Amino acid sequence: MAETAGQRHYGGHSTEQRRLARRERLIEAATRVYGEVGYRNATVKAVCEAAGLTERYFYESFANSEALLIAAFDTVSHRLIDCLETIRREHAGTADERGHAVLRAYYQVLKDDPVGAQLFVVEIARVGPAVDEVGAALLREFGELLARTLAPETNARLKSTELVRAGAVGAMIQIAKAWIRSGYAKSVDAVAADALKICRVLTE
Amino acid sequence: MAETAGQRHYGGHSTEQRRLARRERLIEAATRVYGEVGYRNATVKAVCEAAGLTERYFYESFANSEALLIAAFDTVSHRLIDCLETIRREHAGTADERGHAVLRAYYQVLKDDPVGAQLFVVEIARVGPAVDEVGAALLREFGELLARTLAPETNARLKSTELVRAGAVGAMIQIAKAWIRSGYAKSVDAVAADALKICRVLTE
DNA sequence: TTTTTCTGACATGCGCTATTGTCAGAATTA
DNA sequence: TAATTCTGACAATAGCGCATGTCAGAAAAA
Repeated sequence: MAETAGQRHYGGHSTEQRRLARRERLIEAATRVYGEVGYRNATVKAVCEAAGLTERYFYESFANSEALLIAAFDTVSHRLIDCLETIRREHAGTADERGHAVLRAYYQVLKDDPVGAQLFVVEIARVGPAVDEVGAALLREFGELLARTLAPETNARLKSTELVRAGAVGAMIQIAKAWIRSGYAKSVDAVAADALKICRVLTE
Repeated sequence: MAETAGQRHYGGHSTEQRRLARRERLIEAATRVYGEVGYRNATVKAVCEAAGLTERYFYESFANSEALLIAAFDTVSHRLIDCLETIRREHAGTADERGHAVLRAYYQVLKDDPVGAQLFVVEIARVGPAVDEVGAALLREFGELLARTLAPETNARLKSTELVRAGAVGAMIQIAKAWIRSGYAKSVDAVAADALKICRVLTE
């Protein structure tokens, strides 16, 4: 509606720049709040307070609570996937060693950022259709990454291993959940080794 | 409060018998409704209507919605576990064959009862602390069953494979989810074979 | 300084469902 | 038939958070 306006600069930033900055703050706060108290228990109000903003700015950038959850999840998960992808690409050893390195990095990130881990391992699940879709897409990406890592020269009949790949990813997540619940009892290396045992099924 | 009363028989059944019968009807209806439209979208009212009862009888037997979900889940899941346990116990072949038989039965049940499958594979997850507890307990039971099936003479250091077992169960569930989402595309045998590939990690 | 735009605090309405309560009438017993 | 208990339909209340609206004052521009 009221466009053509808003070319005034505040603090040296344009309207759009300010809006994007607020958006970022909301995403950052949401990651924290959702990870800490759980998406279900987090109110829009609480996220806004954590961001030091009021609801007005929430609806300025997001249609609803789920949209913010998706944005936060996207941010966190793409950062993770990119990191793992880099490790995979640049690793020089055998497929098995490469697998261990990638899994090690995965669980290391979960341990280093428990709040983010809670968000994208636990909180993302079963929120609603739109969110589930995003979560499912990440699982697929993760599965493909694992397959590329452990079986780079995969032949044509990938189709036959689709369920196996889904299963392997499910195992990674479940292991993460159990590990998190245990308070990160075992070492990252040990967890990665356990996970790798299961992932080796992808090389068959 | 008002006890000592209620000894009158209606339809040849005592007060308690009638109450239990209504309870059963509610559980049966809940399984159906929760599996069909999802626990989140199901109202107490809808379950009661499906059972042919009114809300009054809901609160007669259950404290709240979650209590009914737990009861329904318990009913369905114990039936399943008992079935699998029987197959495991009575199977005469090798560990690998036995594993295939058990997994086959598992996925066959999911296929034969899609509504129940939706309930205890999908709907049970992330409802609330109490429900999560029940779900986690089932996963543990399932994991132990799988371990017993594939590695009956397990030695002392089970501890070291705890995460692996959790992973295997996670894989079974994820495979089930993907298979359900695909509209049960592959045959039960093929799915069981895929699942078994992962479960063989339990024999190491 | 005056005008315009942006900002933060607050309040209100709205929709939704769980849960409790009421009451007339049906089923059963005496 | 009369008295008692059970049953089903419906009403009323309560609680909760999202989403939107209002308004005075701050910050920038002219």
